[in-house]
Amino acid sequence: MTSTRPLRADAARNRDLLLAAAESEFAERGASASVADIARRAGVAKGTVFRHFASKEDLIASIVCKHITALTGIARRLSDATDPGAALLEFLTAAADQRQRHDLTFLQSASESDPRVTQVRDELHAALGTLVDRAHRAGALRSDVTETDVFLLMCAPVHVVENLAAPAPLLWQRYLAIIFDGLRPDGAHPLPQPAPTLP
Amino acid sequence: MTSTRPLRADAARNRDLLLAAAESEFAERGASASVADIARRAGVAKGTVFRHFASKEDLIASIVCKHITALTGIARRLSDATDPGAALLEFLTAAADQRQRHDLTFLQSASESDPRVTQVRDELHAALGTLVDRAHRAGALRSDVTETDVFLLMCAPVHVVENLAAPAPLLWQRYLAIIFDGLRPDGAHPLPQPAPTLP
Amino acid sequence: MTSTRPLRADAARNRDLLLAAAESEFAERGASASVADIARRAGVAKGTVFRHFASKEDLIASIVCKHITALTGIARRLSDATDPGAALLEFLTAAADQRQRHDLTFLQSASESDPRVTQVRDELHAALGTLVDRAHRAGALRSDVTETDVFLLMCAPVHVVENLAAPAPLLWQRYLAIIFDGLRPDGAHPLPQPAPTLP
Amino acid sequence: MTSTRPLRADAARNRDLLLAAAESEFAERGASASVADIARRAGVAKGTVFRHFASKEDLIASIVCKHITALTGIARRLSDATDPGAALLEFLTAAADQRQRHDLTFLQSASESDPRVTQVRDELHAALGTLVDRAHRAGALRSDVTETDVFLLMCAPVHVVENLAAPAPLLWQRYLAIIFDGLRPDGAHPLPQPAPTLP
DNA sequence: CATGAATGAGTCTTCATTCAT
DNA sequence: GATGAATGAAGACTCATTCAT
Repeated sequence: MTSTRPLRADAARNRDLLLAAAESEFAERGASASVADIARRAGVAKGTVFRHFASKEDLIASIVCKHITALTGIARRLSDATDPGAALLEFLTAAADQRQRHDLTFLQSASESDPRVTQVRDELHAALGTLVDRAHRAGALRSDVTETDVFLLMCAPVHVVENLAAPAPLLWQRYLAIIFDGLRPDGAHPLPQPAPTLP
Repeated sequence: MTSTRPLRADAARNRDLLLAAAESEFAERGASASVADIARRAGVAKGTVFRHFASKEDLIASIVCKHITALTGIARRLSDATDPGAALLEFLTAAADQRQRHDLTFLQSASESDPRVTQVRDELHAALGTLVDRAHRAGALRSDVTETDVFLLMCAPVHVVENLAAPAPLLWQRYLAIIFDGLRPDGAHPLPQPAPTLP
Repeated sequence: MTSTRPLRADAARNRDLLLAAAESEFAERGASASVADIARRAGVAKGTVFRHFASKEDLIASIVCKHITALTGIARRLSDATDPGAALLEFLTAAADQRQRHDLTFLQSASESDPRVTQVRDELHAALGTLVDRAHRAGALRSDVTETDVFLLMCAPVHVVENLAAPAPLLWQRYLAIIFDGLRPDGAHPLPQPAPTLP
Repeated sequence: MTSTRPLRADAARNRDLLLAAAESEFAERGASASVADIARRAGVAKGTVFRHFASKEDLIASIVCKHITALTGIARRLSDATDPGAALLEFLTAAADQRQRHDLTFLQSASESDPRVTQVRDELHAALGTLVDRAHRAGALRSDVTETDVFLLMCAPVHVVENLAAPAPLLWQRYLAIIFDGLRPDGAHPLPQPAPTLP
């Protein structure tokens, strides 16, 4: 299903319905949402899920790809903003906002090994690298912090909030602000461990 | 199983074996680790799991309780340290360290409704409240963050690191340092959302 | 499964195989017959049982419904017979005969709470009521006996016989004759307790 | 456990506690009442059950024996009553009453193969035979019914009533009266099947 | 292409029974 | 004798996946 063969119109529509249904179902029920429920929500038969996605894992990977790709688009659009510091904050805000609307963290690990995911992830790393570089040069980011650091911290604000039963919808902004303060150059204390490098 | 009935020596040993095995298994496979695998790892029969824990949920709750209680102990021990700021950092370090060794976040939601968990969690809130108060009075903490903020941020450093396939064992210290910098009074920017209150 | 969705030919066949297998299995082993055994006897996989019946209870209720409905049909067919007394005896004979071939009494209690069962049971009460009324008017039934009495006594002849290890196939007719003699007007002694009323 | 070795006082007491507890538990929960519940109700440990009874089946057989033996006692006591017809009715009343208080029918089949049960059952047959003979000679019983007929019909009145959700406590007397009317000589119609003989 | 019936491995849980304490 | 911890074979039920229609 990785191939780029053109789909018949109705098939393409079913694929989109399924992706949307799966997203909602995963967001509500976690990774253990059942294929049957997803199919029902999409209004198609169970068999159709497997015509479009080789396995449940594949479906998950597709969703994750879609979201990562969206983030990459945002990062690229911000790569020539006039205020690089504000641009980075805006990216992190957009990332958290997207994650807030569809809780999909847990899905990442599930699809870690999928080559499509690694590919789009690398693209996101590249795009985010540009933002981070520019922020560094503008002095908006503490110098001992790398693109990977920012990448890893990206999902933290929403994660923090998820430990609450009924968090205010925008509460994550509070924790993004705190973490972003920790990323600023002023008042930065030396970091105890070296930055990680990607494999 | 909260009752204070004294356990026979061999039974107590099995209970501990089970808790340890369950911890490892949950850490490796997530909350969907099977009771059968846990039993095998502990070297006992499946039925023995249910002799010690009324259900899988009960087992999870027991583990979570154990860990929360340990944290409460740490917080209490630090409540009269001479340097309140250092004490708070030490607590967060200990918390992250514990969580790093047994990834159990996901279990929290699973046992949210268990009264034993809510009880020990409240106790942790109280103990952490003392640490935060003292840090505030010592000027070691920005004035606009609350105990609940610190509580929620507690697990973030390890969570951040979990998105990496093979993180360096102490890498979380790096993100704890960044987040803690964000909690310091110097260079703090105003927070966009009010602090959450617990139910 | 009461819905009127048309079943695919093979599915309908499996459903019937399952009902038949379940009937036999329950008759032989009682209500504790296992779903696995039923599936094996029907020549299908365990999962198929649950595709057709939401639960074991649902399966039981379906069987009970089927049998009660068959009885209702018999009662209705007899409701305009020329000899009301003979018609009632014929109904009781048919009822005992059916029950003899599939011992399902014990299942009744198991499915008491199912609304489908209560519904068809009410219909049977109504149909039997007609038979009893006509028998009363024809003087073929002692006057102090009600429809509910007849309903309750319906299964007694077969039950009586079940205490025997290897009863003659038609032995129940002997006890139906005795009980029916007890229901006749001649030689009737007054009854010590009032007739029960249905809820 | 069939042996007649004298038990230590406390052991004998435990045995009685267990029998009583088992009776209640079976009456409430049916044959699937668990050994654990029975032990708890008796206030002893699970292991003790198996010290007194070789198996759950053996426990059931013991209860059934106890009840059958009690009935035999009643039958013997009535064997020289002045009115043989009244004596037979009284026996059937006592039998139904006992069965009403402890629903144990289902247990019979469970213990059919136990030699102790067959033995006491034979004794009951003998004692009941005397009552039936005398009733025949007194002209209180239709001539075409045998001791085995009466034996088999013995439990019917209570069984009939069990199909009701909440029967009046003495409702079974109504059906015993009807059945007994069927056993009287007056108005008896010929029986369609020969009387069964015991193996 | 889409359907949904069938599969069967796998899940949690229960329980009669055994045996070391 | 009594205890209760341990066992392991079932049991009901779920679900990703396959395939005939």
